Amino acid sequence: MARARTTLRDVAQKCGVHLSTVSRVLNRKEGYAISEEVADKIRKAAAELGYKTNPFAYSLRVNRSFTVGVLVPDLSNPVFPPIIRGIEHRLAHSGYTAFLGDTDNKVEEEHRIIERMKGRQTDGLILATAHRSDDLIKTCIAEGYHVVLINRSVEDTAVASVINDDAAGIEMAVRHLLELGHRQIAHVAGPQEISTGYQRYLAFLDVMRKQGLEPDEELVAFCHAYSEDEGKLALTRIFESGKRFTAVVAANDLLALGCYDAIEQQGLTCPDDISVTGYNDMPFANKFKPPLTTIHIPLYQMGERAAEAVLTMIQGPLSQPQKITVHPELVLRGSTGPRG
Amino acid sequence: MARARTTLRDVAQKCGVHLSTVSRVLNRKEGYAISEEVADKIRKAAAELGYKTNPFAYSLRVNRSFTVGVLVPDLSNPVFPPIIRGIEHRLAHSGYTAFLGDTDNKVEEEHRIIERMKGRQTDGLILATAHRSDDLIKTCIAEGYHVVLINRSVEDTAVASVINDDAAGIEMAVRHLLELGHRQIAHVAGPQEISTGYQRYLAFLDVMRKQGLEPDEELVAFCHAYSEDEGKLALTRIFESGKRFTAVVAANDLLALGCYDAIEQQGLTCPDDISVTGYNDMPFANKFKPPLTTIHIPLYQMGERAAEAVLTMIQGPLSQPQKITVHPELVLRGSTGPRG
DNA sequence: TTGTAAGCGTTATCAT
DNA sequence: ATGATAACGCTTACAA
Repeated sequence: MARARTTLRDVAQKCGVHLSTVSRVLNRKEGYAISEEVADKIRKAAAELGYKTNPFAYSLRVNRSFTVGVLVPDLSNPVFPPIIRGIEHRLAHSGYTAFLGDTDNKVEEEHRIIERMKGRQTDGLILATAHRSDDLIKTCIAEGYHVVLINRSVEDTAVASVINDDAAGIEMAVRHLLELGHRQIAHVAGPQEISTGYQRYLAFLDVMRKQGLEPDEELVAFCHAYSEDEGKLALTRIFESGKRFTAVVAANDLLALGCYDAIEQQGLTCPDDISVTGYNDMPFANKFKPPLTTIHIPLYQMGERAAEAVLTMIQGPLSQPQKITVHPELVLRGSTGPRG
Repeated sequence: MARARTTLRDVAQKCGVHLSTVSRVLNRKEGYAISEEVADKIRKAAAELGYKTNPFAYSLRVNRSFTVGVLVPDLSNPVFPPIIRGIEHRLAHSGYTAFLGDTDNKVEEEHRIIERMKGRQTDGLILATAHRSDDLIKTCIAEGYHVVLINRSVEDTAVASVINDDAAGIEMAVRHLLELGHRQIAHVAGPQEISTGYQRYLAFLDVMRKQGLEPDEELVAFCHAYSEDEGKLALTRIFESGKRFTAVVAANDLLALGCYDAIEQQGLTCPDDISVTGYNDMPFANKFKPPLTTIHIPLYQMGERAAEAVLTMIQGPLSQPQKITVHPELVLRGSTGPRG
């Protein structure tokens, strides 16, 4: 650090013009009149001296940071890297950069990091950490921050979001299992205070009922987090209920992975004894044994669209918050098979 | 955005003092004399008004951004999230924030992102993207940037780094295999223009020779990237050479995963027919089938130490660049077994 | 113990 | 078509 950057003054001096002229040339604002002659000279000098606009001075002046804060609950969950890359790719395209924050699934950390982002004056916020009822987000919006939710959404707050159609996804999973002949289907549900956990649970009940299969309470277990451990624990509880079942719909891939463990621990095998479906089609989902049948959602593109959304909010005057819903797809792999 | 922040002037006004007094109080510089009375008043007012120092003005003034750039070659590789979290945790502790950049394993992107970081005036750079011979890094250092390498190192350039002892790690892996009775051991080597790939390859040859086992050229295959596909391709080449072997030392976990595929494709099984070792003990390494025997390295702590290193470089006058080496450990799991 | 003022590098509003 | 100048919000000598 501490290299002396060339400033507008430096290039102005070299060209024998005033620095404001240089600023005008380099910014190429509409409707400005500048002689091509001097403009060329200035551009050449700027290039020679390696002029780069000082981001602090610029931001101070225009009151924008050209950054956005991105919060994820757990960077180690493989769903997030593709999302983050999509976000960054789109942001970079517009000269924006992301500040990344990992909340470690802790509300307390969420607050801390949001405070940090606000302190950094990020122009917008992309949050993958939403809870169904989320005062933190409500506050941010009330304060006028531009926020876009990704993957998860909140209830009773008007906020931009890009999510997938959870109901459609779960319906595909359940129908697939039904077609394979399964009738006793268990559900390892996600945290109910998170929209995905709740919506997928609702959808599960709904599809089952539409098929005339009243879902059995004992065949549903709720997890407190989207982690393998929780998935294993949950399915183990179902096993211990003694209730028979031949397939499990897990609310996400990590949970499904935990189900693998529970099944193995019972001395059973997947899919011969129990079929399992996941959700998200996270990287490596195809690498486990067995490769996971799951619901694919376009993570990277969701990231791009979230970035797109936050950028338009930053630029334009905020109208109605955009709600973008992408469509999930069933991807058939090795963890589901005909009822044994 | 665009919320009118309270400035030093606002709180000065409220207290009937000059804004410079407020600045002094809030910064608590050593050896400043300020009456406790007015100091209290100021602190209370600042809290009430929710004063936060404007980062642009501050950075402009002190010529520091309190950010560091972090570059990874591929965020989707599970080794990086823990490293990144370690970095961020340590940085946040000192009021610093990271700008993350994913180079997608492309040199071209590396340049672009480094330029962006420089443009953002990051106070330092933590790079997980180093090549053994890396002009980009050489240039950064020549320009006076504070750079710390993580995981990989460069040759013939004095640069701070936190890496693991590759030779020791590979030695553990090979010895473990030898103890299991293996003699024909293959090596799926990493990219040789990357320090880890090269060092691990060298170490492999070295340990084998120390055991009096001249390594067979046909039992070594080189990969062009650390990816599953490359691992699969490489081991397939070895299979096709027709040379017999009963174990593979892969240069990292992703490569090892590819080896699983190749083994399966041959109609063989791991570890019954072929034992496999990985390197890094990335998240999920224990979740594959079979769980991967690999070399554990303390990713999170390495991240913390890299952050620590860059912070001391930023603060103090740069003396000799720190070289930190952490120690790897063998973790025994299901992918290795006695020679069949 | 506190106030004054210069300056960090920009952009934008005046003039000229 | 270009130059001068005031801000943006802050830190920090230097005065008082």
